[in-house]
Amino acid sequence: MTTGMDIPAPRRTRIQQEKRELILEAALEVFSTNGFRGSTIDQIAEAAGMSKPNLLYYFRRKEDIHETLMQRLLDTWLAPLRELDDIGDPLTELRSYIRRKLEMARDFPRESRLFANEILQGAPRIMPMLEGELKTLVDEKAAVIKGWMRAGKIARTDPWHLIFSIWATTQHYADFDVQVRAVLGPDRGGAGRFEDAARFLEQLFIDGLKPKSQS
Amino acid sequence: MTTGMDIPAPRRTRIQQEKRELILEAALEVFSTNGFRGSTIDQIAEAAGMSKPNLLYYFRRKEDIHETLMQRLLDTWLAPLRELDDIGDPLTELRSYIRRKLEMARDFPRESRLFANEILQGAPRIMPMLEGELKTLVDEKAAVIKGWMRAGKIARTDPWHLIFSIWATTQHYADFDVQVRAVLGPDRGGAGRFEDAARFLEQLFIDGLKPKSQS
DNA sequence: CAAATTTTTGACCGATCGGACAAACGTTAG
DNA sequence: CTAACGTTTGTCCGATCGGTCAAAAATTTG
Repeated sequence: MTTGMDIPAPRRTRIQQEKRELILEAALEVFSTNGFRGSTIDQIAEAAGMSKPNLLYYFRRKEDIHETLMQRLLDTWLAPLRELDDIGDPLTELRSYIRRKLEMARDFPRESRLFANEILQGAPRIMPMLEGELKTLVDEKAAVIKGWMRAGKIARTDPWHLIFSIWATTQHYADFDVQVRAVLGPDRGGAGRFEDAARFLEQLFIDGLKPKSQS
Repeated sequence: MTTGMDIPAPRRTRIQQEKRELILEAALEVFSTNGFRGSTIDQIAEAAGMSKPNLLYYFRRKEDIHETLMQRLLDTWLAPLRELDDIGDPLTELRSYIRRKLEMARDFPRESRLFANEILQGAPRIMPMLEGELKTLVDEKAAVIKGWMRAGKIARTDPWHLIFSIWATTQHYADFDVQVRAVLGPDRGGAGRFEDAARFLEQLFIDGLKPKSQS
């Protein structure tokens, strides 16, 4: 596999920027609902309102679109975890991290599903990033959380699995959205379901993490 | 879309039973890692060790295989939730439900990913089941949980989102397995990761659900 | 044994896949 | 104007897709 970029480093005209953005937007829609193998260039081209050869003028190969989409995604996707730092109250830090992750599931469900699709299929295209950048970041934050536990600020538990559980519960509302809405029904599954989820998750995590001496 | 079954009701020979089972086993492997659209009949046939026309002799269409797989899955998949009943201690009931779901994620990860793939792609083939059978079951169990809350046996919270969070956290270890193992690394990500997860989830949920008077 | 039936396969079909290519089109600079 | 350059598209390619079909092979039945 080559690096496979197209119109080199300096994106020439403003038209190219706009068209590339248009394609990436369309590709996000298609890839996130069909996966990489299940998506076709024709689908993306049609969603972007252009012919297939025209699309291939901006992105030489199908993989290049997916790769560009992934690189952008990962930066913004891990931003909330990066913001988790040692200053401030631990419980407040965790609570706002959960809230930010849930807001991302609400506001960027397609990005969440794109990521979920990639992981589900064995992460063939981002495995090095998982073992490298992601693991490093999580280990670093796990150490921070462990410090909070040693200081008695939060209950002692496994920091890695704590992070997993936050990811799982929040992303669930993006990845399994159709199931959530189907089960909640038209009334409870409306726009307010994210507020309900936020309230529930706060109670679940905070009460579970609060040191026993404080409760 | 027709009902599209093949060799009618009475499965004749034992060979047919065996071959159908062989195909379903192979299809589970392929569908769960590539999704429906991303999987091909050739892939399934090769995984089952037979030619494509031979496979199509037992299942007329690609969709028939997927449909059969789904019907089987859903029965066993919801079994743990069905077992959640009003007899016994509420906290113990919930704890064993979480444990059973986590065991299913450990022992049947392909089934979990098959289901996740279907939901991720908008559940086009099982939407009626979600709005019907699944919603009915969840509403029923939510009522049971609500009863426990009224009786002061567990903390008051949203029963539907509680069920969602159990699904999300347990299935995460099947659906996002490659990410979990990549982040935990070769040491912590070994065979013991499910025991670690079980310990963590028990602490998270039980301590969070325990009535404050008891803690 | 032979006849009937079930199982398996090679060859093939039209549709669609990712992608290539040259020609046409639009725009801008001189 | 014309030449140069960036953009768009119709057409085509080999590979693969889901699925068909007739015939061969294996098995069961009498």
